[in-house]
Amino acid sequence: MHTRRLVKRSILGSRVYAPSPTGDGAPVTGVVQAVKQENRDVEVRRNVYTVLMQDGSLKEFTEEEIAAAAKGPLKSSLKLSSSNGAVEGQKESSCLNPEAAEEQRLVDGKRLSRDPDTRSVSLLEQKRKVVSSSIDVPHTRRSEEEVDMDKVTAAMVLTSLSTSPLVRSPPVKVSEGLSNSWKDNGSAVPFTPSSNSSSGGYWSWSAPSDQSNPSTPSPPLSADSFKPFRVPSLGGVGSGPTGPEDPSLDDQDGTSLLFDEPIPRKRKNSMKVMFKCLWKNCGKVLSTTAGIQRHIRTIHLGRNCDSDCSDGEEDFYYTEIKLNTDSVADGLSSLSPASPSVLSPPPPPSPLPPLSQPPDSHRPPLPSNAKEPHVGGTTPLSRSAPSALYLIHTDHAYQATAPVSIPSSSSNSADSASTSFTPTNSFSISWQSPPVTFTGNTVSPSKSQGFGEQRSQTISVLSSPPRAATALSRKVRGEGKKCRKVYGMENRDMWCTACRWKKACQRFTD
DNA sequence: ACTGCCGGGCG
DNA sequence: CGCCCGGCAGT
Repeated sequence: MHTRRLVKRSILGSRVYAPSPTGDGAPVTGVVQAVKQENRDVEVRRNVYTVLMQDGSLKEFTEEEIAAAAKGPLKSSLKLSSSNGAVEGQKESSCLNPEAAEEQRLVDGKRLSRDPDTRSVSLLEQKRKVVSSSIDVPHTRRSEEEVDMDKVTAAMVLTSLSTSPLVRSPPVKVSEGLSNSWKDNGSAVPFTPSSNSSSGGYWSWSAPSDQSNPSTPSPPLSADSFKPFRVPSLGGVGSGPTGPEDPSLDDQDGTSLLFDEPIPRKRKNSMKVMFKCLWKNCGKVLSTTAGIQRHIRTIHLGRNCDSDCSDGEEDFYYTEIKLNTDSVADGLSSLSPASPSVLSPPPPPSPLPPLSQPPDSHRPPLPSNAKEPHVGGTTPLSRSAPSALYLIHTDHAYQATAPVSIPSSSSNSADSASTSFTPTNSFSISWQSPPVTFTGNTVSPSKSQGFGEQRSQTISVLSSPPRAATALSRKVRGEGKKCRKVYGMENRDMWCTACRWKKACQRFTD
């Protein structure tokens, strides 16, 4: 069952051990960048791997070297490579890729030692990690650590709350990173800087480097923030609407974000990434970074040179937004300058950039040019909310700007509760936040403060509205008889093909 | 629990 | 593109 997906991935990008450059015996890790085959010898055909070392240097190693390095000191503290479960030629992969190696070993272990007591504890433990993270396996094993959903929620909340770059940049969603293979672009940061100081199972993100688009922010945070939505139904039914004390909110350890819980695959609702100018009173939305940068550079910064003389300042003035294509795909470009300004933080009269700045920001003072389109002196903020669902997502983690979701002005039938939402309502997670909830101003990751309303705001802000989006897009369930019902499971071959494929029935359409 | 079917993987 | 399935969501 699992083999299908694990096999056949390239070794490229895998993390391997390599002999220490200094030769002192302590292996170092690196990421395979290229593989060459030295074929000259007919018998011995060996691969040469170009490995990007931790210090940034590129080195070439033969299989033997890598294999040798893989043994020894680090043997017990296997690091799992998250990206590629490369099992190409079993032999080399077993020494090149720790994960594959481990799997291999497990298989071997299973095969060899059927007698129960030969298997070491560590092996079991390792197996647990591998199993839970990369293989579809019934979850029976996790019983003792079966975290209840409250904890999950709490952890999610914590994840969401800490928008500090430290936490954000390498998302700790290990399991998902494994099963899905979207590439985390932690490009040069192979190790999570802070999250894990304990020894043993230590997840590392191997940078896929070339393939990944460096400018795309890693999706998991926003995507995973969907998760809390499934939770409230648990406690929500029985208890009253108010739950001032919420046990789940006593934060556990902030580091317990690594459950083995495989994150359920999220349905990607049709989100399109656009880039929005944050310059006050300008809501220009373009579909490419280059475009938005050029726009900002020329229009707002008043620079005329082409893109290569950019000092990157434009980055501060636009943000990435993910928008629901099926509802707003078009008409975006024609957004009036007024409505998008709702999305931006209320810009102070000063020409400061809309996004909050980290205190240590080294940005030069803005050129106080007069080029800025001086749109009407009065505030346009009081306009009605835009009729679209946005999920704002900044491009820069250090800006610590929480994503903002702005609900459409209660136009959807899906949620009638929108108007009755009160932010003081402790923990009723609802993405139906007050029309403008921008918590982007210096969201500090300080744990000490008692969150109150701010938390609920942040939560609601961080959560994106998959429900409403899907509620709109998802076809209402067909009511009439369907092939399955009519013919039954035993006559599956009589079903219409669509039914057989688990698609919308074509025979008994409604 | 059952069921329709979307999204996506695989060949 | 046909086939299949995981998993979400409505009942």
